[in-house]
Amino acid sequence: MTELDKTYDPHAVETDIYADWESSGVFHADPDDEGEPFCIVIPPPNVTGSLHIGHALDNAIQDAIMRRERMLGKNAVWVPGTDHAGIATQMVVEKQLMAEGLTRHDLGREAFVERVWEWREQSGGTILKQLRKLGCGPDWDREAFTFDEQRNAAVKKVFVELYEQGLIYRGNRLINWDPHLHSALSDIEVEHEEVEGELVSFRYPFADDPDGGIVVATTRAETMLGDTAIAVHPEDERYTDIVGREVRHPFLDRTFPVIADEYVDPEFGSGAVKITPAHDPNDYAIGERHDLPMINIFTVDAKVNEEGGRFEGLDRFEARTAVKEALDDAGLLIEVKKHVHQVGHSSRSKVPVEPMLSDQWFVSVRPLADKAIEAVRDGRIRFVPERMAKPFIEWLENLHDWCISRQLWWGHRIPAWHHEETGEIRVSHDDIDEPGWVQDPDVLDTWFSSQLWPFVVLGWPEDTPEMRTWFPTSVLVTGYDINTFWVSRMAMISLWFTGEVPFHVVHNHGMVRDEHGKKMSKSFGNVIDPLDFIERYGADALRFALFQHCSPGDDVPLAEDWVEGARRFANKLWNALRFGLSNLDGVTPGDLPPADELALEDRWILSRLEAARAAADAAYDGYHWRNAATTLYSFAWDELADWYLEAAKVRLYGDDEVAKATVRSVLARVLDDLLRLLHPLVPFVTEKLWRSLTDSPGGAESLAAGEWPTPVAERDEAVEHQFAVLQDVVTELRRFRSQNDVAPSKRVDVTLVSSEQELLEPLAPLLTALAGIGELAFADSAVEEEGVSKVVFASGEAYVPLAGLIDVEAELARLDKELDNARKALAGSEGKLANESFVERAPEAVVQQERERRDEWARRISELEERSAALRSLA
RNA sequence: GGGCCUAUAGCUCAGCUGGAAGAGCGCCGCCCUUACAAGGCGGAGGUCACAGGUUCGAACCCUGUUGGGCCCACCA
Repeated sequence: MTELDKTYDPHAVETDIYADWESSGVFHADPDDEGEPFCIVIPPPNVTGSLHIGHALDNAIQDAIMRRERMLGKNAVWVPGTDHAGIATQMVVEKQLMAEGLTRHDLGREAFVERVWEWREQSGGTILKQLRKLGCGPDWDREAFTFDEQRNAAVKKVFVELYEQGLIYRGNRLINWDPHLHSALSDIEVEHEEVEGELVSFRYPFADDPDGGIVVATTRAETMLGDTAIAVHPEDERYTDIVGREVRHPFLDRTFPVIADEYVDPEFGSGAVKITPAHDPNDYAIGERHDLPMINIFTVDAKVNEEGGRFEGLDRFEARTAVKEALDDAGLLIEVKKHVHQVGHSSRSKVPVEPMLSDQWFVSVRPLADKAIEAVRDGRIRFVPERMAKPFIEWLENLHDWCISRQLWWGHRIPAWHHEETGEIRVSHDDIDEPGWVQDPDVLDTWFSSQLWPFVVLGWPEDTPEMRTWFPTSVLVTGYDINTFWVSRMAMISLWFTGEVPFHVVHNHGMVRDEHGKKMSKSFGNVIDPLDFIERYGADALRFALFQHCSPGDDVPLAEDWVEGARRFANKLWNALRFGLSNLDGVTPGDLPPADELALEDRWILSRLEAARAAADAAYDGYHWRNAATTLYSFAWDELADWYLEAAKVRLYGDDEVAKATVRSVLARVLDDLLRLLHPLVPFVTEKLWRSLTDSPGGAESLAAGEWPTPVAERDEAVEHQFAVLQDVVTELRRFRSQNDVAPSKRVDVTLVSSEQELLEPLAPLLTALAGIGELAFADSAVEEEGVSKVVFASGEAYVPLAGLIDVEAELARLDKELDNARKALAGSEGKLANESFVERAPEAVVQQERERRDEWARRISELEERSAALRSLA
């Protein structure tokens, strides 16, 4: 038997335990292993990133699921890997260059990409090492990268085939332009933020009547440089005569028509809208309907280009001011007023996005999205919690075509070649090395490659044993925030290419926030660094604190105090096992003794164990981490440690060898099962303790490779009720002691009168030990004597003689003093209430409070007097 | 503008299909009792947001109001 220190020290065990797991191969699985297949693929973190608290939660959950599934005997694999994270990684390296006073253009494309690879070599894999600190055990032999050779080939294949199927096309369409990154973005990379802007009204003069004209309003005055029409509602009577007339652009040499379109809201502003088809999604739609010219007025920096006449060269915000001034000078400006509206910002660079016409690559999403919708509707993909399915489906229903090309350098190069002269396009899996053909410079949206993740990590497009065994995967664990970015795309592309859902279950968790539900942010100073917490409290403590507050779909608040509390729990377990080990006398977990040898407390703890086991199983099955954690916490602490271990001491410290053997087997069994049940949540401490517990010939080597507990006994309601009676008596007697300041070391003589006498009598040794009883007697009726206190409990009463228990003189003195104070307070309160001016002038609430205070003191005084009288009768 | 979630102790939250208000932390008191003082025992503290309704009975179901939070969206 291993000697355990008095306190659990995570540092002393975590590293060694993890090394054992890894070298034992418990994390590794092969397709032809025994057991029902079970598979999770990790949401690949950014290869150059480091572990933040959100990763910790996401991966702790996956690890817990994996550990339990392995213990259940499944052939379970967890595939790890990392993402090249296109924009994010490129931005990091560009920032490094900036510090050297360089831009990526100074290096050139090839050298820049080389530089990113260097950075990847240097920092890559850090995050996976950090996952080990957390106790996570994916199958390290299967590590994948979204940008490795095998994954590249799959990406090309998917692109080429979608192109051949007509589902990828190149088009000149309105896209979201990031003027900082100089790249297109997809719709979901745009975040809408409310900003206080302005609504500028001005007049467009008629071409044939410069003094007349039509008033329009805009939040972006500079876009008037790209206006090619004015639109009004067709049924707006104010404008029926004007539709069809031409207006003249005040600063540019062109005229354009007033058109009628249903889109216009006659109630808003003047009821007339300026139309800028190249820089606004609505206007673009109108432009298409009316075949309007689409004039792009910006450069890639969002500066006014040559279409802007004298405003050329100004950036969009300078141009906004300049245009307003010019309108004012021309006498066309009507008014400028404040206006709160939503403005799209790049989720990457945070600058306002510029809608622009641009040649880009798009995925036609409709046919793919329909398959994904169907799969969620018919339950082939199930969300936990279910409520996540509805917004998911609605999002897919309204999905627009996906712009997948990015004007970046770090990522999968688009496998398309343009002919320099003819402009012809060829898409090909193999490089085209012919004169006149150059490869498209763009790379793919990072989600284009990560959408393939669940099957490319299993070897797709090859027909591998891994694909046949583990695909579709079992469950995807991820925050709800990337359901649209990633989960939706995996569902679509997997159904399209493999004909299967990528995973049967999507388990969404929430975001980790601070203890008040606030988002963690550096500027707010409430960021929790998981590695720092692991260092200070241990990995189990961090994991357990997260699990204690985690339920499907809900955000997870986390506070340092709670991690400290979880650490104490680990320590409590540690000490419970220490107690067990020092009393088991070599007994290891095995079969239970015959039922007739079991004491009430044995049957009680076994029944409670079964309750906890069933509840934990249900919680685990439903990914209800909080329930699993609190159920097991409460079983371990409130029932096992506080009651059973205390009760067990009676027999363990006695000299009945049969009874000792019985309690030892029960204790070993309960501790063993508890450690198993807790192992998915707190793997290190349970592994360490379990090895000590089973440290005997024939004992298994690792809890991680152990079996999941099955029922050892049935729930027994009668036994639980009987034990509850005992607990009730003990608790009442303890309360009596506490209220009378009877020292724990002092034995009290007790006479019980109870309807449950038959039950309680055989429990006398237990009662005596747990409640600190000296002489225990039973009586049929109330014991009415002087100086005897009555204690009431559910099934009866107890009578406790006070003589000898309490230092009567000292207690009386104390009571007198307290009485004195109370009487003074009561007098003060009564005096106040007798004061008419107080009662009349003070607010009613204050007077009421004073009355309550008076009544409270009166109650207290009568209590003290009663008690004082009882004591005096003793003296 | 649409949708979702939420309102229970000082804080963070449990309360499953309606059947006598719970936990952890914090607070107060007593104890170093031989697993654990990082502990034990006891205690205080809630008109379950508000207003109606259904019911023998409502924290829970229905309606409305108000307060928080989140997501989606092309109203100039």
